[in-house]
Amino acid sequence: MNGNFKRVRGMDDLLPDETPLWQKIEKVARQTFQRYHYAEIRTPMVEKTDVFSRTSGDSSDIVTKQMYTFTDKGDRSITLRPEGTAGIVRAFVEHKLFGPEHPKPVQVYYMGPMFRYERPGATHNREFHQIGCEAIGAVSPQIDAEVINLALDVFRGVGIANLRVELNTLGDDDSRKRYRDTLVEYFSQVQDQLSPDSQRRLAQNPLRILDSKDQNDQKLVAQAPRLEDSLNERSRSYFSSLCHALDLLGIEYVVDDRLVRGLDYYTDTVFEIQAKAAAFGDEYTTICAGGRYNNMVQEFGGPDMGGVGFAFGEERLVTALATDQLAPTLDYFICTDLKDQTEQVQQQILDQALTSAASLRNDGNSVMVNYQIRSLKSQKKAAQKLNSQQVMVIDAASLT
RNA sequence: GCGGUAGUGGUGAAGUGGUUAACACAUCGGUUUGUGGUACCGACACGCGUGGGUUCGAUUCCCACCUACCGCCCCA
Repeated sequence: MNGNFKRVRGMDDLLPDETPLWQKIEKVARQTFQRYHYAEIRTPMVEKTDVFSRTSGDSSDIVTKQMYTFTDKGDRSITLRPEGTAGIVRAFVEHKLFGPEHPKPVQVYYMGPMFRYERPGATHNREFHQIGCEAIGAVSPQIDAEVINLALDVFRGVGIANLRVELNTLGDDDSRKRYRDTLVEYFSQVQDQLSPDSQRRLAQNPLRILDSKDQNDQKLVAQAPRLEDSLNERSRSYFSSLCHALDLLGIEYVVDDRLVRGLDYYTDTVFEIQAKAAAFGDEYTTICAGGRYNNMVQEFGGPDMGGVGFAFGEERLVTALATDQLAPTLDYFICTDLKDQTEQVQQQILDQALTSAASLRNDGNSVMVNYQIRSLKSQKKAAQKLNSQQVMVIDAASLT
């Protein structure tokens, strides 16, 4: 292949031997969502750029450098969706699903491609696939707990073991603002000791200094004021109710007060679900992230309603599960013995195979026929490779 | 976006500044064999990521670009 037609960078082809696993994951997800009474929603893969830049935060990495943005022929700024929530909340408001005739919360799920312009790698692609859900229109710690449980049910359903829930609260607007201020105050004092990256974060998104990987930063972080101390009474009690609800469900979790997400829209609850798998080097790796967003509906012009949701990356789940392949079954392989036959007889044999296969398929069998001119030996070899249950041979003597 | 490593057939890979680019697997053909199993024989890169440059001559040296992987950034 001369390279000019190669797929664009960061976009993957899913070949036929991988799709069965994807389909399995999607099937389990749909069934699980149904048990929690979530209905599928399908929103466009593109939105006006503002939909994402407003909600994700102007200084977030997604907005500053990862968006696939272009101008269409009508001179509008359009962006390929980098995540699912913003578009769904936009649709929620646009179609007035906040109206009283819709029972709250409105519960929806989605699956499909997302796009972020990043350096591609084993765990990062520019086009990737997420499955997620949102419960919009009600605020309650029990709902948050249920959503976490829902995610866990999906992962358990597809057979992922070694799951870990990491949990934190960002508090409400009031608490978050207070914490941000104290954090800026603290880090400003030691600014010259911070890594260059964190100095940049201090101006843009001080919360993210907390999960810096820089050794020295970590020492400073250890001394930093705790988020917990900035929480007001309401935020504190919301979080403890959530923890209690998770306890009731028997869900184990670890509270990580350094867990802050990259998107600005989260309020109160944020969580990650991690899985440990051989494919991840036997380390816990985040496969799912989510949280509560109580301001976004209003930001789109809707009423004061909160939402909560999560999304997980299908690619990562596939990676975690990629141990055994699910080969589709084949009931019949029909060989055609064409050797030393005249052209005319060959055609008769192939026709016979064609109709025999049609008949077997009508009875519900999965059937494959050899229409190529090649030796019986290699045909039988192929039949074995396809793991065919039955092998038939049609030759000149089979003709009726 | 930054730093590093790499790029030879369907696959895994050896290799050299200069006649036919090893070997293996897979594939195809054939012989063997009462199995779709075994053994053996044969075929299979006009090309060594792309484009330039150096050279009498480059897959092998140099440059750029592309792509993959690792680390950073960030994240699903």
